[in-house]
Amino acid sequence: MTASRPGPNLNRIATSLGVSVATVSNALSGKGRVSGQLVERIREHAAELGYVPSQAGRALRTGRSGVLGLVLPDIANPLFPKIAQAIEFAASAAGYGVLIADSRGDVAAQTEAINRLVERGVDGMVIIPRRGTRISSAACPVAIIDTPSTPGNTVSADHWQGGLEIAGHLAGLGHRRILIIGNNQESNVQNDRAGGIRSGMRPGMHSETLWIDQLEQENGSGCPLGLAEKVSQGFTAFAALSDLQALRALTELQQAGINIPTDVSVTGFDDLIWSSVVTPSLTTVRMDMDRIAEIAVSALVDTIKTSSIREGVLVTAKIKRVAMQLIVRQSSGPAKPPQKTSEMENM
Amino acid sequence: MTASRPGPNLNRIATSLGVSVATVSNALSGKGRVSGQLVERIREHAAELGYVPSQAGRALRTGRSGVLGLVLPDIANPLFPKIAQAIEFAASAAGYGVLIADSRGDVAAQTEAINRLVERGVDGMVIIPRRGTRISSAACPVAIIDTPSTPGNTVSADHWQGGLEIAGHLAGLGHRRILIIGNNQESNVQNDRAGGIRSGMRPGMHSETLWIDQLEQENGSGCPLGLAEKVSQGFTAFAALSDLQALRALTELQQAGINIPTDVSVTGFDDLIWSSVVTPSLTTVRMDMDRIAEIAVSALVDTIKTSSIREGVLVTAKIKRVAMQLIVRQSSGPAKPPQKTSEMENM
DNA sequence: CTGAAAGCGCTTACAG
DNA sequence: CTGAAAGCGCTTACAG
Repeated sequence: MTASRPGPNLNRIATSLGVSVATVSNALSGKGRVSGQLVERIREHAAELGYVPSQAGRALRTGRSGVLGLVLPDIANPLFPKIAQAIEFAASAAGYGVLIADSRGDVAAQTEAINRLVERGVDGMVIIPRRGTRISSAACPVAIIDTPSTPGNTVSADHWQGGLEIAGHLAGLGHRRILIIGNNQESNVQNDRAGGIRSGMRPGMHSETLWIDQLEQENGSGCPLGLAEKVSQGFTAFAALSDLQALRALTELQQAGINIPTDVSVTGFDDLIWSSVVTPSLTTVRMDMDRIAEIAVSALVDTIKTSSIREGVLVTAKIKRVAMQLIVRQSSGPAKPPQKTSEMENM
Repeated sequence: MTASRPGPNLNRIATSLGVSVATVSNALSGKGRVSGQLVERIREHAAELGYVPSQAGRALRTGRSGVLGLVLPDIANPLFPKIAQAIEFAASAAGYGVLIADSRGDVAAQTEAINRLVERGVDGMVIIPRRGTRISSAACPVAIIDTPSTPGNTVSADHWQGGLEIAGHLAGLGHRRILIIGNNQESNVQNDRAGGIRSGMRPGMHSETLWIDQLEQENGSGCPLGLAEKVSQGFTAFAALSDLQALRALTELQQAGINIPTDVSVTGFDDLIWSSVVTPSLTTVRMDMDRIAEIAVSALVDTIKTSSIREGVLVTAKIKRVAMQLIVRQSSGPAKPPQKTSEMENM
């Protein structure tokens, strides 16, 4: 015997109404030409019976599962909730479910995660690649969200422009010496953000970049960043490339007795939950994940619906970069403009 | 015509090898009695062709999709990554995929999210209920992760015991006046944590509870918590019921010039990413989400495999509470033991 | 406007 | 040990 589902199926509705399954199917989907009256009767009866169409049956017949995969470099990444929520929302609006797959750990796990999704029959997937990874293709359409400078990127926040926003903000407050704080030198996203900051600086401004990954390799993980010393060197603004690093900087500075924002400013990236909760709250730059997700998903869905045969293509979207929005929460300039330091530097 | 998938199917393998599909199926699944030789040949050929079984075909035939649903109260919750990762890992190990559904916003959305998963044909689901919600049943087996005091809870961290750990830790350091900081008075989880702290206090200790939701209702969201005043009232320990609130407390205290951990201690709950990143890092209590997920998923899978007909039952597990583990990162007692205050209090 | 029929890919009870 | 056949629930091209 074959296993049967609990609920009613098309056949039950059909026989109970004395019509054919084809007609019921057509009536419910609104595709075939069925008389308005019958449509009405069928829909009513289906609702009454609590009919839930079988995805399996539909998938087998149409060759499409109605499910998208979401591959993340590391689910534990604090940015993940926003991304997942946005993708789920966009997919759901387009009538798709979202299957998650974490590429926990290494690059091999990413490939494995992708394969797992293919085995589950996803119609396409959204991949946020691991750092340094380059997705060539899978067995289905793929949308990539990373950064505009990543080859093959489908859509993403314009991280470079986000950096420009930060630089502009700090410049406007009168800061001249900026310490950029990143935690991964390999990250395309972080490099774009840093590049944006650097190129957005006005004449006379100076920046230095502190890569935490490098520092920790030398001094052990969790080591102090030595920011108090940087303050004494005349840095008045600390521009972290992610809110998490901003938080690290903020608390280290506070602990050293340096007042924020009176003495120095701290900015972040991403507008994560805690940015607004800490004292003082963080100036940061927000990506419009809903927009990004919407673009990625609709590009994906377009490809899925268009291509008759499921192929492994990298999907492209018309809009590839979505502007980041500056959220100003700290707005003090440097307390004692580091004039002397600057002058010395110019000598 | 019916749509066909890109890859090879059982039929192709069968004809290409001159055997029947039944034999191929049996060989690949290892179920029927097929000669070792043939099994070998068939598996080899299948691998060569890059055969990927059709979930749709299998699901239609067996009545099981091999997919579990995960319903979250709010994906944007910072705890979500850990949960999702753990569930995905456990499900994946058990051979299941995970479909996510966010019950964004209100309670109605939760019901809708559940229905959406049912429509997608999940075999069962893990629900982390919204505060104050009570899941009665869905159209499939359901495992609930909340807190042991929630009726119907399948498995969860032992939040009460976590509170005991915190109280014991603070008592050991010599703290006598503890301010418990929560952000949601309705939350079962937070109430259990607070209850644990209170009941774990030694004689002579005193606690007060600050509910941020209540405070913000009066003074507007994002208002200061007035912790400096609490310090002057003799409180030396601030036990937040979540790491986010701990972070809020930590930075507010630092901003007020109060040194942590020299002057006062701050503890959290959950060991979220930032607990170890801030200065000073937070003492907190960690749930073993991997263990919890493993228990929830295996209870769910057991029910799915046992019940021949898919019913809407709340799944139960043998182990309902998983111990929380104290992570000590701050270990100073109160600088000036609030002796006088205590004495006054006893008068 | 409605229905009969084929077939998507799989598994399983049964016959040989 | 192997194969023929049925059937899970659906959709679609075709016939009426």
